[in-house]
Amino acid sequence: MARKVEVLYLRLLIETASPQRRPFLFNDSPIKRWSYGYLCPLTIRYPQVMSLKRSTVQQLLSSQELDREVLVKGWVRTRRGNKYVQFIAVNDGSIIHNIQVVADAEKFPEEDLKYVTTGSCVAIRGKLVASQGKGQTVEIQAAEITVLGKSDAEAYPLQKKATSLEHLREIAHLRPRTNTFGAVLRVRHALAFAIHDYFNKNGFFYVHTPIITGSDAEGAGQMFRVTTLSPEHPPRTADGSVDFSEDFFGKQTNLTVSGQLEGELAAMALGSIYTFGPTFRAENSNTARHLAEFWMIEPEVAFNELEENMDLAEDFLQSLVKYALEHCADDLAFLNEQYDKELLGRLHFVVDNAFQRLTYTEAVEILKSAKQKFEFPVDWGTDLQSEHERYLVEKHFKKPVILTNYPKEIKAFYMKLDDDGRTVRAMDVLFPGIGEIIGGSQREEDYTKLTTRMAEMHVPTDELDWYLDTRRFGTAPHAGFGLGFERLVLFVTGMSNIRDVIPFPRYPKNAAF
RNA sequence: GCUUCCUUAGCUCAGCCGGUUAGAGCAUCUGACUGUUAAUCAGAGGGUCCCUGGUUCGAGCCCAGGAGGGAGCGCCA
Repeated sequence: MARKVEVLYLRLLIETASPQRRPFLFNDSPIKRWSYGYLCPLTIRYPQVMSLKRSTVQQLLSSQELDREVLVKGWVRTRRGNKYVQFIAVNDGSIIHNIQVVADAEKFPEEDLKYVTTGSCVAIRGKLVASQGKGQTVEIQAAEITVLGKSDAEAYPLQKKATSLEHLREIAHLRPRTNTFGAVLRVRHALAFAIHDYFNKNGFFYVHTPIITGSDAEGAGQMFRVTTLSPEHPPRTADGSVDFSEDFFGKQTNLTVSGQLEGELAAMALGSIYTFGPTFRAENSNTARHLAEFWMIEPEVAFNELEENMDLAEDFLQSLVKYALEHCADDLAFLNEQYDKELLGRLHFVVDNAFQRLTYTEAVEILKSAKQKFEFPVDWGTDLQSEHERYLVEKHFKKPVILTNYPKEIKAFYMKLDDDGRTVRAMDVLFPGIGEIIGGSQREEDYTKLTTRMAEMHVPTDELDWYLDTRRFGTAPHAGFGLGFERLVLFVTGMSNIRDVIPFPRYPKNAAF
């Protein structure tokens, strides 16, 4: 009852106040503490605002239609001016640029404008006009300014000036409001969309492989356990070990480290498939290139052999970079200017030049005869170190490299054995600054050879009998690869830490937000 | 997990060889300015020098332990 009376009183106040005064009465009222259910009917009191459809900043900045009434809503980046004229830069995330709102300060007294501060959220109705000042072509002459959400300028953590990426990581809930993260997140979206677009246009089917897996034989690293058992008092078997038959799935389960094995099953029926989903690795990796939770794209194609797998990887990567260059020009220009002056040049180079293909054995020869001294020696049979990969990509070839035919000992059990019996049909795509962006292979389709490799590498065959069935019934050559999505975003944005290209990074000792 | 560097105002960072009351720019507040572009100009307020202990007449600075963060390496995508 008391609330109802208060609402009626406020309506009366608002309706009898001058038009400029209304929004501020509204914002100062105790009603702001109440639910949106109460806020909505009150905002209907502004018929001009409601009858006007909101335009995005992106739409307004590219508009040719001037001298018309528009409504824009967004967050204030800066406000400046004097007692006669005020300039408010508003950003709504639709584009990296702000729209400049010009307010006649005599119409909007300082007392009313004081809540229009950096970080506050505003709705502005006004006329879209050609700008009188330099720096922008259009601007809005404000007729009405409504503060939708105040922001205490003293407490707001984002400043007009540069804030370090490390500090932004600690306030990851607010960093999308910065130019940098706005740009990164828009590029990230564009790349995700481009991936689906590429596969769809090329006859691939999107397959959803499970996030929770019952097999711990995927062979791609430490896994996170999924359980509903009590951590303090789990049920025990007679010999004292934890009784997982009592667990939710009746067995031990984990978060997936790869969708590949299930992807292969689908490829052996649908022909060309891809997965694009979250992947989890419980490795204690503390680097700028690793996350505990990341997104991976894994295409798998029946009848493809190693050569065709490489063709697909190269065309795929070039198409994605090209898409970003075409669709994210403003964001990439900003990142190029702000962080990495060679970014755009590098992206164009990747699109325009064929990747260098060579075997592991050839790479070892090049590294052995290299004049540069390495911290770790190069030896046939050992895996290449980061410094070796970087030498090949950045110094020797100066272009993306695809390394193939690695020694079988350093690669996974499912990779197809070469005729010499020493190497497998693996391929790693190495990118400048990133290292391994893609890892893949032609798969071993021969049942006997596959089970022999599994025995040698102590991979339990009974747990993977479903996987082996593809080799038992109508087996076929097939190949695929995994692309780390964040590593792609890292490359395209020119950021240097993978924690800065995912909204809420997960890494050892950190699961905030 | 290993190596190494860092932690000083809300933010970015100075702070000499261990020596008086710890500084600057931005932000905030007050004032000035009729078209600004990270506006500008003048003034004011703002500090657990990451924490704990030690050395010293005296510690932001030296030593030990801890916490948080960065970079490099390993594992990988």
